[in-house]
Amino acid sequence: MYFPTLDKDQRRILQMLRRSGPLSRSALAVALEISATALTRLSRDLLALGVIEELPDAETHGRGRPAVPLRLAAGGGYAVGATAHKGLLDIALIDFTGATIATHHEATEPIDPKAFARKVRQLTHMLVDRHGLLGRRMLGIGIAVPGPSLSAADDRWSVVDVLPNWRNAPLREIFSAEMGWPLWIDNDANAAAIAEYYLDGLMRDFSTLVVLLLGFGIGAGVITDGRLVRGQYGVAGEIGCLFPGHLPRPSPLDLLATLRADGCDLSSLAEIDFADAAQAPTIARWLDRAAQQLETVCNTAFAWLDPGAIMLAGTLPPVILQGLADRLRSAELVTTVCQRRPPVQISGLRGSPITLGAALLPIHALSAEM
Amino acid sequence: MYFPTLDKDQRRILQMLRRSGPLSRSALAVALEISATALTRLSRDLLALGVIEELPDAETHGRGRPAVPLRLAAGGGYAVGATAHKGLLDIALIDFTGATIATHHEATEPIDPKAFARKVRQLTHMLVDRHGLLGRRMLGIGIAVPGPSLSAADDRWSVVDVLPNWRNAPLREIFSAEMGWPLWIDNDANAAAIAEYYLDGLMRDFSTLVVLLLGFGIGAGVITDGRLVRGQYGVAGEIGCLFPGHLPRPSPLDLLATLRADGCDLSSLAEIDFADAAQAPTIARWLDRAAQQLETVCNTAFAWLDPGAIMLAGTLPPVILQGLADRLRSAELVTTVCQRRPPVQISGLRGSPITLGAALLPIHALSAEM
DNA sequence: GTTTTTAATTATTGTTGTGAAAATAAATAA
DNA sequence: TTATTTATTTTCACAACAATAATTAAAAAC
Repeated sequence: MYFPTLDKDQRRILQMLRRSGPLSRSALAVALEISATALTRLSRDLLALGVIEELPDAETHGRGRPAVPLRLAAGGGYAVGATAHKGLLDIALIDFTGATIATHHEATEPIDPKAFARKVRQLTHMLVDRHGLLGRRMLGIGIAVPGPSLSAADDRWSVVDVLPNWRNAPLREIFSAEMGWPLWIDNDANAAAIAEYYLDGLMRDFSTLVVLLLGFGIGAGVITDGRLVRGQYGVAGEIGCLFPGHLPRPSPLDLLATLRADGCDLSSLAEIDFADAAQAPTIARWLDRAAQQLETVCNTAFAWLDPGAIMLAGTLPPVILQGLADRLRSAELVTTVCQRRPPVQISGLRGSPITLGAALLPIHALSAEM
Repeated sequence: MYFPTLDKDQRRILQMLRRSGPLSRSALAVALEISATALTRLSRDLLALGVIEELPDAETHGRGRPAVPLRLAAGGGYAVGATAHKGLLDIALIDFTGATIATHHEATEPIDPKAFARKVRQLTHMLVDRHGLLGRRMLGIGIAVPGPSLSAADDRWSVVDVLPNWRNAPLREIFSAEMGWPLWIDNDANAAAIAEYYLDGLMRDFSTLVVLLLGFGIGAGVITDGRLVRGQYGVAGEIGCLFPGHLPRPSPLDLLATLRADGCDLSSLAEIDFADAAQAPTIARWLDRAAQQLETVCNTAFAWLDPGAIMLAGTLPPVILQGLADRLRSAELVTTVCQRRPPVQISGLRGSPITLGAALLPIHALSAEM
């Protein structure tokens, strides 16, 4: 099931449909400044590939032949995303439009890359089978790795060391050997940025975007002009290095630890409850401190990158993220530029932005303008 | 004298020659993965346009027909750059290779954009005449503006208010009306970044770059993957907002003020002398403070952008910039990422990077990959 | 001198993509 | 019904382009 490389105009059509929703051929021709002739030809090819489809129930709009809107076709293919956390394996199946077909979480022993790859392959087969995707086009698999890359080429990674034998391993080689599919590997924060961009509606309004990922550590993904910013050596967005090593960082684990230190007997993040009078004061205090720690991050993201949005994402409960965002928005952060201030928002995604973003990596690579 | 839009491969050839210096057709064909046939055609067109030329004195390298290296042709055209500072008008003429043909500085009354444009036009005519460029191809003019743009389109700018009637004026319209040439307008720090990239050899080694411009205020220009980063609303790199408004910023004026406050009777930056025992302690103290203020800027640039180089540029004497760079390099800045630390260097350009960068704007637009 | 080697160019041929204009399709308006 | 309008497709002539192979150029090796 070979997927041909799409040319520039085909990619422009796909990104336009992703951004703007269904559009007729003539509307696309006008918007992209392509002749109607060319658009007929390009869309014929994309229809034949199955990546777009005609919208059946198009209402007419005055006289003249009614336009037939085109849209991305869910049947254009599916992609798989996977993440290795400490003790947890997370996998997602999405279709060509980016919609989630299935997700699966599984507790695992700490495993090495090869065992991880084998597990992901098995789970993929299981999910593909269960959802009747056999014979449909597999676009590829994206793996989100916690930690920065060690080189501009994405073959070796400085993975946080809770994962055994991951650091500095030739991940591309190992994963490729175990799974025959087209493969993309990227940093977890970059994956989250892709997910926010594609799935949280940010692509419609913005071309520049920062995603702060509060996870085991703290990382960021940056998109400017629709492209991921990787930097000279692939470590752009590694903002963990801005936090002094000896102080606690604003992370889910830190919140949990803070609550426990204050005598709240919680076993997991799921039990965090702002409405619980026993927890509320501690949470509020933690939020104040965490927001203060994040102020510099938001300020500098704003100053350096001028993002259309700074998204807070991570495994913290939405209430907590919202509390952070509120504090960051209302703080007198910086001397403003043109009356603007850091546009902090929280992720509206359901599901892990990391894993969904990983699954989007193949789709991004195949259909985004290069 | 019409300059045609160059296609992708022609631009790739030009950028390759800019980066690597003279290369034969066959070397170019190999490096760019273009067939020798195609390269003959492309180079024929570029030769006919006059933007490249054959190197006459090519020494041979073993047997076989000797290769004829191609290089950028100085005669490919000239471009003009201009900057308006407070009380000073700065203009530069460069050729297609980026080499400086002439520069001119002139003290002026504070002038409005229209008077500025008229003056620039007159000076350009004068310099063109003086250097025998009449009839040569004028590629366009770049204007570097101190201050961020007010919109993603580059028509209105939030110019620092020492320039009368500049802020929020439709600069593109005004300049275009006065000068018929193709026109580019950009922020002064962005222009400086372009100059460092093209003229200071950074293009050879890096694709990602940060330039800190210590001028009247403090600004930064960012290049990632060979492209200027402008941000969602055109204010990326406006790092002035990271400095509290009530404290002095590390700028030439501040150094001068500090020296005067310590009893050194200097009238201009040119009189600053590190070797002067009366000044040295004050300068050292200022350097310590300024470096400390810049630490955060360097840290965050490093964390967010992972630049191949962080260049210090501005009107401060090289010794002073070097003192800053040394301090910034030796400071325990951050938790390192992969044993790397902010790669601070000082500009090696002779001449104002702002004005040279402004002049490079037309060349960048015409010959960089888009 | 002749051969060999590498560089560059020129036919030659086939592919690809393009826009203009004409043709067709499907609706509304008269 | 027929005319009109808008959307889409087809036809067709043409330009751009690339790859192969053949050709020419200029040097060193023999």
